[in-house]
Amino acid sequence: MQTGNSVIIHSSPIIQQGFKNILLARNIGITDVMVAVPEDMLLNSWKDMLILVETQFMDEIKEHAKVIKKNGNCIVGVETAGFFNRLDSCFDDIFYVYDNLDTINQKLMEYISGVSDVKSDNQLSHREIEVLTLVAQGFSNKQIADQLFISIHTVITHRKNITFKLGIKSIPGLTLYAALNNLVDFQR
Amino acid sequence: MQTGNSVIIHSSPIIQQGFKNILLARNIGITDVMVAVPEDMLLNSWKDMLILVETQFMDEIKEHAKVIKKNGNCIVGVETAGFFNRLDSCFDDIFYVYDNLDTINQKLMEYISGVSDVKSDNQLSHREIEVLTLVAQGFSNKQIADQLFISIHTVITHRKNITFKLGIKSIPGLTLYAALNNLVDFQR
DNA sequence: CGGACAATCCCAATATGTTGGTATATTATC
DNA sequence: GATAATATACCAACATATTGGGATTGTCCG
Repeated sequence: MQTGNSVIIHSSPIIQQGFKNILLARNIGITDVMVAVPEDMLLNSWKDMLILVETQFMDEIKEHAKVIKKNGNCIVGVETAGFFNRLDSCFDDIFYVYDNLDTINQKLMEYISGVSDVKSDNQLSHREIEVLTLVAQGFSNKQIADQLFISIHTVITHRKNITFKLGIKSIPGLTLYAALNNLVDFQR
Repeated sequence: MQTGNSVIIHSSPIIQQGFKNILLARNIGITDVMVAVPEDMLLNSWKDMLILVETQFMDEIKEHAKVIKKNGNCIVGVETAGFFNRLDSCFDDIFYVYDNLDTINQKLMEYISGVSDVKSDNQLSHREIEVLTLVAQGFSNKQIADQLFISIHTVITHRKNITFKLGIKSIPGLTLYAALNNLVDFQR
């Protein structure tokens, strides 16, 4: 599995995607939000990551928490119901799904002040993500060039780099990658 | 496919953003996901919209539900806890935050089949589904022809019919359609 | 029987994407 | 201050997709 700088382990796709949007929208150095399952946490050697874990999985990760934290990771619980007790848990903090935006921002600020510079590995650049997003929406290279105010040659170059970095050559493959990683941004 | 907008009325920003990502990432004609409060529902004259409402707000909108639905809107409840009873509610459907992706996709397909202008009896033939599946997997027309032991012309003809029947012209659009209908693997 | 449809095949013109180069300016990073 | 990464731009050749026609078989069904 690729290394990014944030992981969400949660059984609800809606909450997965919600955190993804919220984390990526803030300029706190998080460029990638992976979705994972509890088992991934035990097998992978993540470093300096923000790991969001549904509180119900606490028992499964409890005994490994120390090792995981030694690798510079920050483990934050995600609680839906609201009556989870943080004190006897292994979490550095708790996000409640019903937290308002101010609370979420404050907690995220605490996270970035506590973690050393996070570096993304072989990830796509911002511009490449933009191009991939538009490719996955079915726009032609010409249309993408017009939307980004760059020449079609630049779009083609970006696409070359994207296919090289991801190892995905086909448009359907890129589309599914974009859908799965929610790189698709329709907000404009 | 019809164009449509969507509104989410929910007190959790995480769930707001989660639905935003999930709705926009699918090619089901939703191009905008607004965030609103219950009062907006009573004041606005929305039409042909997918309105997602946190179930706790049901009482506030109950008496207006009939008028809202007359305007072509579809009101869907969003439930976090999981023990909301749909039968005596004003909702057309319920999204549970812990629904898995298959369930979400299925419910969304029901929504678009209810309001879209694509006729449900305009079904794809068996051969067309085979071709669509291979297209969504990234095979070229030539490769598809070889796999199905038919000429490339036949593949092209099938593709013309598919795009005509579905009203989806782009390969990414067809890919997401195939993913939504479980013709290709959408899981990690 | 005749109509609708599915599945098959063909052609030509045009549009679009891919590949393999090269190249420069700017900005991070060491 | 050097190096790496990013974003930008261009070209030519080739591959593939799209579009807009036309056509033949067989099957199912009223």
